Amino acid sequence: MPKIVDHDRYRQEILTKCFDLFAQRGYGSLTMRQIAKEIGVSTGTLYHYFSSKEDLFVQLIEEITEQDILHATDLMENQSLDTMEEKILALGQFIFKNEDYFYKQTLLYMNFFQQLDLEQQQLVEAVKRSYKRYQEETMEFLGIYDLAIANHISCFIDGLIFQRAFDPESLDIQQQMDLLAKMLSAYLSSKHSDS
Amino acid sequence: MPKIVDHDRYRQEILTKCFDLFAQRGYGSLTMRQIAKEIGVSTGTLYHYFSSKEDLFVQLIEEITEQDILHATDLMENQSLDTMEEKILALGQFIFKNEDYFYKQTLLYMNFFQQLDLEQQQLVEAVKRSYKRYQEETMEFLGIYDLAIANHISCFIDGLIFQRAFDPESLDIQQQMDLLAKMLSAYLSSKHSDS
Amino acid sequence: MPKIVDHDRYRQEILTKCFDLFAQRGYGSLTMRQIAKEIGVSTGTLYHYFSSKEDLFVQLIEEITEQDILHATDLMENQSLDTMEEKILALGQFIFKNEDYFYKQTLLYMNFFQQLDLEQQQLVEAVKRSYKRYQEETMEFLGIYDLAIANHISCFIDGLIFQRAFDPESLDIQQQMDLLAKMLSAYLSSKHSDS
Amino acid sequence: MPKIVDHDRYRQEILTKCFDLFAQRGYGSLTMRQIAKEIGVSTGTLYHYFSSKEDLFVQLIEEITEQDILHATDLMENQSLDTMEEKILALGQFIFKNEDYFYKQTLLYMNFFQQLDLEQQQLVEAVKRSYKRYQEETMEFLGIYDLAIANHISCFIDGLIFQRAFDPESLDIQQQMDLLAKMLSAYLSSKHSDS
DNA sequence: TATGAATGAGACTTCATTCAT
DNA sequence: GATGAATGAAGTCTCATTCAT
Repeated sequence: MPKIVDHDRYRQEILTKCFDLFAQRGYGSLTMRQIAKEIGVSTGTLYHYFSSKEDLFVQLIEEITEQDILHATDLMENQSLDTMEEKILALGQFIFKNEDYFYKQTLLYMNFFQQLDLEQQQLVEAVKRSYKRYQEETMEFLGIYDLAIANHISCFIDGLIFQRAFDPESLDIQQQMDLLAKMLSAYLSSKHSDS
Repeated sequence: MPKIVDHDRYRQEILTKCFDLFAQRGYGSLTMRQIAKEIGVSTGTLYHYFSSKEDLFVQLIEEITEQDILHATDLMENQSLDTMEEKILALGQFIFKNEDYFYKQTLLYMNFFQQLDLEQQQLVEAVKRSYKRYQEETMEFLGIYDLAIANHISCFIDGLIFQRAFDPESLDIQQQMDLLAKMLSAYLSSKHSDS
Repeated sequence: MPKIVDHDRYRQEILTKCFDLFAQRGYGSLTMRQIAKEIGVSTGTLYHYFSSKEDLFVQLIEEITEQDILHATDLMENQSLDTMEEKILALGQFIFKNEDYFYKQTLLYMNFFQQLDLEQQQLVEAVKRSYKRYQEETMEFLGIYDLAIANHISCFIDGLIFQRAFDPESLDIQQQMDLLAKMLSAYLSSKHSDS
Repeated sequence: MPKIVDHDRYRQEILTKCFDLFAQRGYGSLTMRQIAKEIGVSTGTLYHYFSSKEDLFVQLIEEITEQDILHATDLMENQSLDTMEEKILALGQFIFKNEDYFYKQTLLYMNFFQQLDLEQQQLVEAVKRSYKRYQEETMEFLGIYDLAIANHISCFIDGLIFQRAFDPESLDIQQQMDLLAKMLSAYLSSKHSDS
């Protein structure tokens, strides 16, 4: 009888452990030996589960992309919030809580787009779809259906996460979300009074 | 004085040519041979001007950081614009024109922050200062002196640039800047009428 | 007695299946995994029957060497042929029929002699004995007892098999054996008339 | 100014030094590190001159093939021999002198034909042409133009070389060539008296 | 017995870097 | 200054082999 191992489960475990490593060092600078050492397996084992370093990275991106869709649906739904301002603040809190994850994810995605040779057009599409889906979920949560405004908010949130690279302490996410809420409210009500 | 001028000029030329390469492949994945080949010199020459790959990269970051300060001052000043909305649109156009450069710069900075081993604390500070300076210039140009709002706008702009990675065509920079202008106006006037 | 029979039978079965593989890829280029896959067992099973790759190879050589002696006796005896020429033609047909086997055997032997590290002096002797035995059987079959002529014929036959590597179609074995028969006859009768 | 090196000359030197190594250990069992160590260079240098282990091997085969054509023409011509028997004995001496080279070459060629993956169809053709050329030269030297007989002699010579693997001492090349000469003479004169 | 997951030494190959020219 | 041949450490990946099941 063979050694009993839940192949797929272990594969995912390895991927989970790789997430931080790739985010911290970057695809090109992270070596398979480093990965093996950090997650406590042999390089042979790594290659038992993944056919190459690229494959490992691509599967990691796939995993993230898939999980993100769950994230978006799960984490925002079970809240009873009335006004849009409250909702935006809640969104801010969500981002704040997952700031580290979002930042690392951002790094991984940039790495992914940087590697031209990967030529994973299919996965590129999946990532984009995931991004779009995220945006939609956010908009639905906020009750905003104007595409330009949706894009605006997305951009802002991406920028928020991205700034962590430069100076994690210089920015108060909560305050910024509060500001966004007020700007949006002012804009929407001004727009309303136009008509 | 020795003929440092030529040496230094050539050094800068090499750095300029490296900019795209590092942005496209990433620090870890780009090799000295690739650089040499693309630039059209020998690896020996590369090492004549830079003591190591890391040094080359660090000098590139320094160069960018320094030039950025010039960019910010140069490109936005010589315009006579009255309203804040006009100014924001002008800013949008500036970003739009330099979109590719900003995107690559963003990639380089992310790469830089990813490489822990570099331990270039001094340069990290310089980069941060440059970023702050950029922000200040922008705010002065727009005539906005509220730090929270300044940060808000910065975030949004970073997000704008960053989104290019995911889908260059999905976003209309001009439209987004127009929206920002309106939101800001609405917010500021609403705030004003409060008092 | 324990059930050694089955174990041994299976061992031989594996060896038989390995024959082609080693001949086609060569000792150094053939991997245990490839063997396992082609044979349809696990690598574990391979190691259950053979202590190492070298052991497997050595046992294969042993097997071949042993079987060859049988071959030689079996296949040539049950024929009632009168003249030497007829016999040589029959020998030609025998070679022709087993051409593929002989060629692969040749490859394996060369591989075996190439691997100095094996240090299987005992087996080397066995192989040589087998070769000698082969030669003797052939000579007896042909009714030739002059050692130089025996060697001559052996050489020629080896060359015949060996040439398959270069160009399987360029050589007509039957024709060549016919020629050998005639040359031998002419030589022997001329020698006879000398005395 | 670059380090002055005759690239092609050095490449050939390396190939020459590799000849024995590949013959002794076989393609699959010989490692690049072993090669580097034995010929006294670094692995890096090896890869400076050859793009891969396969490339190195293939170039070695090419080299041998090319040189062989020279061998054949050079080494047999400058002799004034009258009878065919004398010529055959001279051929025997030539083989005897170069026995070691011929044997190693044989091993290399067998290795080459064993590696299916190499898929060097073009080179396979070159090797075959070289072999044919060899045969032709020999026949011209001997003054024999009957194809069957030519093939016969080639086979015999190949067998002669090949037997070295089994037992270098059991065979007297000179004696064998003497025998061949006599058999041929007897055959040819008997054939002549037929008509 | 039989399996195949796990191992880590070592294979092939590439890299940043040096240095003779 | 400029070159690119040379280096050997280190990268990716494979291998024979082991061992829990």
